[in-house]
Amino acid sequence: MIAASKIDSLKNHLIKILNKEQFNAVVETDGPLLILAGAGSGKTRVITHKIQYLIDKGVAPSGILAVTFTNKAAKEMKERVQKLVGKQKKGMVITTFHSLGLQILNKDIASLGYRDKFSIYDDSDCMKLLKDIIHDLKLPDDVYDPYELIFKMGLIKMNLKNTFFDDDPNIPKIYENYQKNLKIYNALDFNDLIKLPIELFEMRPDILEKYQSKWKYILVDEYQDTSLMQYKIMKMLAIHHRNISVVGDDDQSIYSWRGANSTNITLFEKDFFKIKEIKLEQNYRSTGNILNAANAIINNNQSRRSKNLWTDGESGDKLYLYEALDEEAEADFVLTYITRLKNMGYKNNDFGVLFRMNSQSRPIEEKLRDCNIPYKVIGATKFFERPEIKDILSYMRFLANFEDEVSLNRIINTPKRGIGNSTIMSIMEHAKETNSSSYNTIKDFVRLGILGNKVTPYLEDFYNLIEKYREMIFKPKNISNTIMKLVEEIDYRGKLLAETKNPKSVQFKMKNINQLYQSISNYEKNPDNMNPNIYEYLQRVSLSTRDDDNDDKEEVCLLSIHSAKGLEYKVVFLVGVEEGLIPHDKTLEETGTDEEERRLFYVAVTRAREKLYMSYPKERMKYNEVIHKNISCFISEIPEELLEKINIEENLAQENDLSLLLEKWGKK
DNA sequence: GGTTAGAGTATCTTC
DNA sequence: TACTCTAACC
Repeated sequence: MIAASKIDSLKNHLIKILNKEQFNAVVETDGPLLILAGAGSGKTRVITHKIQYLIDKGVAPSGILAVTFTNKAAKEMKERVQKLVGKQKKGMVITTFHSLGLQILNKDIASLGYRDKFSIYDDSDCMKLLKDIIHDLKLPDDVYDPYELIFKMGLIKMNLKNTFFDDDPNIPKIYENYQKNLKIYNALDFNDLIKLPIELFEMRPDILEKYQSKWKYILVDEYQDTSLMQYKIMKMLAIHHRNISVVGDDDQSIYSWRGANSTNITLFEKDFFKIKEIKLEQNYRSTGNILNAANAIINNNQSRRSKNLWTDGESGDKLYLYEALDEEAEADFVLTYITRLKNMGYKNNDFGVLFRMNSQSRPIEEKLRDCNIPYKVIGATKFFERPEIKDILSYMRFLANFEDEVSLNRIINTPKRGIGNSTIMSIMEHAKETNSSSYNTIKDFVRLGILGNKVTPYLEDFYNLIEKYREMIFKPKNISNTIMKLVEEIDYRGKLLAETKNPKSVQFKMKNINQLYQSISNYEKNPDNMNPNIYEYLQRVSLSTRDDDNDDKEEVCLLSIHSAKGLEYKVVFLVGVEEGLIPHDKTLEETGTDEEERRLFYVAVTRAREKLYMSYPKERMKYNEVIHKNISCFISEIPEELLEKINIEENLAQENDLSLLLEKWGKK
């Protein structure tokens, strides 16, 4: 009775705050449901309220699984659910596909013949591994580019290609070695985090059943971005109770290069049959003009489900377009308008500067710094991928997993300690011959003095160093302390100083390392972490893109279009709307169609709530050469009456308050 | 056998 | 610009 009245009052509340389609999507809890949600149609709102609704209906939080695509989306969903249901969310799993896979593997990977405490390799680790393999197989490294190989390994691993393409017999050979080495090194790549759980479920139906009965309600966000394998996991988990809601927008599918497949929507309809479908088409985010432009653009795509976003809001400003002389002028343009809009009352965090490539952020960053406007770059050179951080992390990873040869290779002579390439080679070869790990081989070499009087002492020092810190790092709550001591003992600062003529960069790098200590010690101190240990910390790091900073700060956001998906800004600056970038040359070349690029452009446009400024430089420096750029063909798909070209000089002349900026340009 | 300087070349988007 | 590889040097 009590539960019934609680649910009634929630329903009454929901009816007031949601539109009809949203409401239906929330209360339709049982059975398979496909929610096609256009940009800005309140999709996260639906998911979070649905979770609230389920809980009020009496579903135990631990029976709910919500999976999204990015850390950022998962984090946001967690926060919003927390606001709605408070502390009740205990036991609920809201996570990304990759960490879901990791969670499953952490429990049962032994059943697959893998060992516990594995390392997780990111792309750069995998590339190193592939380079070694190419070298071992004596293949020409100009033909076998590790960057491309990573992609091919992924295709093979994810079964996207059953037969090996190219008819190149070396590709399967490389793959075989790649897999073999990963296993020897006790390491998984990102694809393994998705693939191995499936193998586990196939091999051990009892484990699958456990999860099937645990997660009675499953919600999938950003469904259009799931890969075939990710879909397979969800299908395995949900196929019996069929209580699965997937939310997605085929128009925002921008990850096909990573294996995402919007035909998963068709698969879902087929596998789960008799699904309900709800379309959310009312947009609450953008002005009419922005929305109309977005609709006009996306309508040029042939393969899409019909959907038409509408709003009952105002039509607002036109979309602005600015043609800059070069990248610097483009950055000046962005800053001029940020300043101008701030004078009108906009705050720093109302602005989002979007670009296709992370490297485009640099000129804007410089200008922001000059003008003393606080900003943050999301995603760019990811913190945990910075060389100095990777060096230290490699020490940590090796201390945690002595079989991790990629990490060993990175640290064995970093900083330089007299262990050169040929020594490393002979260690690795001997290890392979004796079927032993390199570290065991080092131990033997040191003991027997095999490498002679010159190298042996160096090797011994390294061995003793590792042994010493291995002991320290496993003491409870001693990770950050250990790492701090380690960095000092190996004189990492000295290494940095020796490598550069620019002491400022050393300072910056050491600051980053300090931030790493902070991150570790935060992890150790957090009472939510029951048993802080180096394995768990490293796993978290591998899957995170450093978003420990709060979003609430008043800072201008710089980010790629890809990472902007799901976010919104009052004012969006979309820079570099030029041929070659959007649509990107490489993508056109690889896929032969501009549809995904158009979707990307669509995502960018629909991030804007009130104002959208698009710009591109007529000239761009690339590898020290001036390249002429043409405006993106997508611009011509926007109806002319929605576009307004900006002439910045004219504009400035009208506004005396900006003579300051003009003066600044004069200085150049 | 290891280190260093200088030449040569290029990684787009994310977990 | 920044990173990787090669060749000459210690």
